[in-house]
Amino acid sequence: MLNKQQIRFCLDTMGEMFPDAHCELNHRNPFELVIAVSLSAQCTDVLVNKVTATLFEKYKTPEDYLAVSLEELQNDIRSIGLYRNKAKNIRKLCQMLLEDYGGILPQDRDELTKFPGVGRKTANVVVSVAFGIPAIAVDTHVERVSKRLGFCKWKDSVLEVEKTLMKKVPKEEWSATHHRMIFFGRYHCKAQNPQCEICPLLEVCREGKKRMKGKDKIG
DNA sequence: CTCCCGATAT
DNA sequence: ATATCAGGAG
Repeated sequence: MLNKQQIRFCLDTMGEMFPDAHCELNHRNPFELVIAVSLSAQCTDVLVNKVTATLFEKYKTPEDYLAVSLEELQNDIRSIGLYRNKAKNIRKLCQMLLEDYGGILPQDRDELTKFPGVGRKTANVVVSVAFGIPAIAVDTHVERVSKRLGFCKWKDSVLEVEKTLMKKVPKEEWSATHHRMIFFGRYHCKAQNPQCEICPLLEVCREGKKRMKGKDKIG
């Protein structure tokens, strides 16, 4: 497990590697963001943006999503995958938004998780990106990076990873940290082919050093 | 834990 | 062919 100063070094370095880390899901308002993030489950941002480019022209309000059949909405998001659950969730979300929230998306993490298809991670993204509330959304990249570097234990749950990060990182840096770790995981510390050979964090990375040792025999 | 699921990279 | 992708619900 890395100490607080080692974690600080890692996060600062990630910031230098990806100074423009940001939310890569295209959206124009909080409503579009919560739709985009719920669509992004087990799917790449690139593909979500490809779909929402046309989706957000066709559907601009909660009423618009409720005006078509479930099959039509399924068809409009089919290429995303998991489209049956996602279409059903979006309809229910729109219905709840109109009936229980006056069409206004609540700016509270725990309130947002009451919507179907919106779990803790999605809610954290929405409050952080749309409303500027400090939060650390732990997605597949943040979890992988945290565990490889040794920010937390290998067996920690995503909630435990989030708690650890919140404890080790100042609150005003939560959102920036979250995006830095996503970019670091997505473009450098990748799931399949991590760039350990050119990684500036190799000296503190337990998993990276382990991987490098295994390659000594080859080359 | 399993299921949902198409697109893309490896 | 298989792994992975800004997960969530039952």
